[in-house]
Amino acid sequence: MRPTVHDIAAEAGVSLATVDRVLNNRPGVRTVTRHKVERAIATLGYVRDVAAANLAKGRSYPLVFILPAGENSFMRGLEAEVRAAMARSAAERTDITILSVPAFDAPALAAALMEARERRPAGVAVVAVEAPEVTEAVKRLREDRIAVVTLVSDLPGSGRDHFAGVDNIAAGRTAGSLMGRFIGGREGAVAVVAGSMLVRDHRDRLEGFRAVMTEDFAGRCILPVIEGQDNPTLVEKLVGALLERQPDLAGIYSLGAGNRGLVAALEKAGREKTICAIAHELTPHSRAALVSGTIDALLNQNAGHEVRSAIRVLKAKADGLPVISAQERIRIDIFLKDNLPLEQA
Amino acid sequence: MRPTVHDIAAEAGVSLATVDRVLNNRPGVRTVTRHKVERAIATLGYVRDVAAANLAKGRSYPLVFILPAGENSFMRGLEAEVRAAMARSAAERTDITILSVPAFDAPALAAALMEARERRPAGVAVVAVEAPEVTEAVKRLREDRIAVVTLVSDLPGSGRDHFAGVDNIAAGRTAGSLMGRFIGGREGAVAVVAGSMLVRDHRDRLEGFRAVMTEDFAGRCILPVIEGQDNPTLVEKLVGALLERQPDLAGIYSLGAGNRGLVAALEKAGREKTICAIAHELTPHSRAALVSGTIDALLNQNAGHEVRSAIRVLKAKADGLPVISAQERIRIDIFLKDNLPLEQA
DNA sequence: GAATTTTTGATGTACGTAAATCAAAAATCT
DNA sequence: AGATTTTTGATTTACGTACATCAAAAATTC
Repeated sequence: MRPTVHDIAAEAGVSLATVDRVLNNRPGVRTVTRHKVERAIATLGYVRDVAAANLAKGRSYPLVFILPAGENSFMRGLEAEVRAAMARSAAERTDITILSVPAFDAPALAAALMEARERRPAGVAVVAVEAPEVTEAVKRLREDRIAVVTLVSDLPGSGRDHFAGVDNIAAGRTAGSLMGRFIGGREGAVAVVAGSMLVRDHRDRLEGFRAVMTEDFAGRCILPVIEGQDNPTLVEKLVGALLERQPDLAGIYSLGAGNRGLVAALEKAGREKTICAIAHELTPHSRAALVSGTIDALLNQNAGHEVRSAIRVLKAKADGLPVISAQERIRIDIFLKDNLPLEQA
Repeated sequence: MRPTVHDIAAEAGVSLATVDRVLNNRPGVRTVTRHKVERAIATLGYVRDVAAANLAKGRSYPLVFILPAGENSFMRGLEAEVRAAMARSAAERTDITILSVPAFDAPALAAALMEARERRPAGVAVVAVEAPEVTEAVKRLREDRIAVVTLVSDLPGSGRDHFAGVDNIAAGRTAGSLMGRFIGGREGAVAVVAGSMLVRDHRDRLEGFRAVMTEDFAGRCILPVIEGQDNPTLVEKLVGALLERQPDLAGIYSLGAGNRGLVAALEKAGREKTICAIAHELTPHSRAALVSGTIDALLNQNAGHEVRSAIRVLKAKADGLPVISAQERIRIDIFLKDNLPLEQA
């Protein structure tokens, strides 16, 4: 049976009050007494009942999510997942605030991080932009012992507690493997459409994609990257022009967002069945394009899993508890039209 | 702020004792009073604090997992996940028992279900075998209000509460899509290796695979199914013989277990690079074969996710709480060597 | 209206933990 | 050894809920 503070007191030969002082680092305990209690805790394998403690404390976990604004369907889906978590807040004792910043805007993001800091939350989850001022802001939060989780796009070197996102180099490699094999012996170059080289996830995906195409499909020509700023209108224009320049194009890898534009350009040119298109993130638009065959494979990161993971990690950090690693890894989902998950209402 | 039983009492103009009687369906409340309390509950949006209730009740959730014995790596992995959940039982208030039965043995499974019933658990999770006596046993448990979750292989028509597993028809379709595209224009037939047609998951996968090959790759010949009973030694023998009979074989879809045998036969014949092999379940052996290139793609269901899902659902059923559908869907993972998750220690 | 039955309320205890209070005991200082 | 300081223990209250007890109030029956 699970040991309680009463068992610790009996084992150590002290009172409940002393056990409480040791457990909660309150003053007024001699070192020799403290060691006695700590030994009893270790001997009995005592683990605090967090639910009981939270009940006693009336505790909740104030959390801040900092998300990019704009039309990016994936990010809107991510926001919907955060709002769903807000709806569950009474049961989960969370108190979630969303702060929005313009996409790819590092100064605004740094300012939002400082605003979040002023609220003194238990933790902050942020879709990062890799810039010195953002890294500095994250370090400030860490100095204040506010847990920080990067979401979707990481910020190496910032001291953040955890990254809730996929390994984007591996994602790019996966796209490369699928592209190479799906195209098979067919002739033609492959194009790459990115959002912005300012975010780490896009840079990593490109790196992985190029690595595999070079290693395993060395005869295949990779065209220079097109940057569409995750903007469907711009992407449609740029891809449209690409399709005119490249009558023999074999494939397109879209590693960012704005896939509405990609799909529209392919279909407008009547080449949706001849060009192999591999894109990222399952959204209503990309799902429809996968079902219709315009997109051949989608590489996805599960926004719901990422949000739940971020919350779990932030709560665990606030409680000083360990994180279950296996549960917090975000997988790279490969979707064909055959293994699509059920559509969410 | 979250309403409590005190708020219900005030809103309904009754005492705490009456609120408790209504909430817990205890006798001694007039109908008119009951309705007053129920209206107050609805008005205030009261949701029971399960953690507080469990603390008060000293409640735990006794659960029984019924798993097939044998060398099936996936099932051993599933068992490891259940044991990991047992290690977490103090924190999660579960009390988990594992019962083992011989693989594909319906009478033994039905007996194990009746044994589980005698323990009067909160719930039972079972890897099903589709047989009348198993269906009857599940119905008995349901009559006793014991929640039942089928794991990995479903049992339609049994009245079980939930299936924690993938859509196996879709899994077979996915395998068909990958097989067709990976083989591309190359000549040659495709073989299918199954474990047993006695389990629903295998039958469904075959159905899905055949459907896609017929729809999208109609020129491709599918050979008759080889049943290897999930036994690596038998699989190696049967596949070895197949490779001799079929010098131009283009691909093999292994929809069951025993993949050690498949890999060994392919490598022994020196045809691991020319035959496209698609298999199920990520295990140490299949992982190594995917990395080396003998297996071209793995379709996986996450055993950890399934076990955690089963526990969540069984606990929710025991508490009369709703199940979060999105969280309980088990995805069909597609793994190439590029998007393999980190290996678990 | 009196007797009987049912319903209701007030209260207490419990779960494990947090946190505070103050008297008593122990340790330290002079 | 006496004075002072520090440590410890006993106790109370709180969180939200479960569950039991029994007296009082209300409703029903004769």
